[in-house]
Amino acid sequence: MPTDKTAILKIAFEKQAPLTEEEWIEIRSYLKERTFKKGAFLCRNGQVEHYLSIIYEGTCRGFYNNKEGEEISVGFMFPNDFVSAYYSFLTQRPSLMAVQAVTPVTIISISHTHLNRLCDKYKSAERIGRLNAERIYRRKEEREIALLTMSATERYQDLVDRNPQLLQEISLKHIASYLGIKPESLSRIRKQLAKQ
Amino acid sequence: MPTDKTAILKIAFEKQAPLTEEEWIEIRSYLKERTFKKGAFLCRNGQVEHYLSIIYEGTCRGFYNNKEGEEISVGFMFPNDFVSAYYSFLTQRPSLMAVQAVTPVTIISISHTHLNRLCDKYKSAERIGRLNAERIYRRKEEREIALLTMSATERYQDLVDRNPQLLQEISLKHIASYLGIKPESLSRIRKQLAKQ
DNA sequence: TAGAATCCTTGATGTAGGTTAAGAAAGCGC
DNA sequence: GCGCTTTCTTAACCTACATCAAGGATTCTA
Repeated sequence: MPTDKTAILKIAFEKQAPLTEEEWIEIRSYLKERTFKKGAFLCRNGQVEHYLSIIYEGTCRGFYNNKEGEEISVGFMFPNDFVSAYYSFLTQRPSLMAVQAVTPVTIISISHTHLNRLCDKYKSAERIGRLNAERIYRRKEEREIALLTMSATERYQDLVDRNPQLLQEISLKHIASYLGIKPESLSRIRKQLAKQ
Repeated sequence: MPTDKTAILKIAFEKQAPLTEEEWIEIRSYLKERTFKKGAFLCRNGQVEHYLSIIYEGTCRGFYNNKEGEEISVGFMFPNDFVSAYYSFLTQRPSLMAVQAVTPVTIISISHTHLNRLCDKYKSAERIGRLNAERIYRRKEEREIALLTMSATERYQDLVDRNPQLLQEISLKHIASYLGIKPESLSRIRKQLAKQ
């Protein structure tokens, strides 16, 4: 095997619980490398998300459509981040969220069926699943606080500070919707910040 | 035993994974009934949350303090709901969130130590923990969408529709902070809605 | 590389919700 | 029950962000 891309998943999993050699061999047998062109959908609105994946290379964006049909971004995912229409993955019901490749993307995926099989068989898989759910819950809670207590300007600065690669890869339009404002407003905010 | 209040926890857990008699007996041995007077704190800002609890009777409120020292409510919990400063409970670091009894409250609690012991011992406990984390994650995601796409008026109506008991028990001041607006604004919104 | 589409910016104006202030109503302690 | 505090409401004014409109910069795509 030339380069073993699955290693990033092993590393990510083992941050949460150690894996035996046996477990890892079984997990690895389920993993699938998938690639997407820029603009392609990992999961569309209305589809059931079958995979939990980790990004080997590229950038993804998750978004919802509001009643007016506008896209509301809710997250940007970079290499070594997990990516999935997680709500749909958990419930196995059609997804309200879409996930799109912002650049050409390579991911390592495991299917819901295989992951459930692992959870039934190994306690460590169950634990990884629990810790992972807890981790993304905490992130959502931080986001809730940010939306309730920070101004759009503060949220923008915070987002850029945490994700240096963001401005290179994500359009301002998508960043604006993530911040909960319109592109025109983000433009004005950036102008204000540049002055100082 | 007069009335077995722990039954509500068994019911809540078994919604997520069946428990053997052996498991339930061990779980029950760890459970603790706790009562709080109106206004008392289940967990204060700065304390580590040691318990995951279920409400037997009464109503609780979770809130943060923003930089200005104002209380920002992030959730209201009623009988049969789980209650915890969950982020702190998961991380065992000091909590940024406080949890307060809005009425006199009786809860059934299990400590972090005991719950971890159960998770080490029983796969079903690990599974309940995973499904529980996934459940509260989904709720936060719904809230994120509401904050990003709905007006304060819509969020208010939605909140009241989902929680009929809310207006009887929670002050408008706290509801306003949950909606992300000031009490004066909520007052205006309610006046508008009453007209129609 | 031209043409089309999309994205970004800027300006004028509109609006939801914030701020300040003050009085009315409700809850609470003695 | 009678003050005292907190909550709720209303009104006048203010601000952050939205909307609408248009021009310029990028980027697709043929």
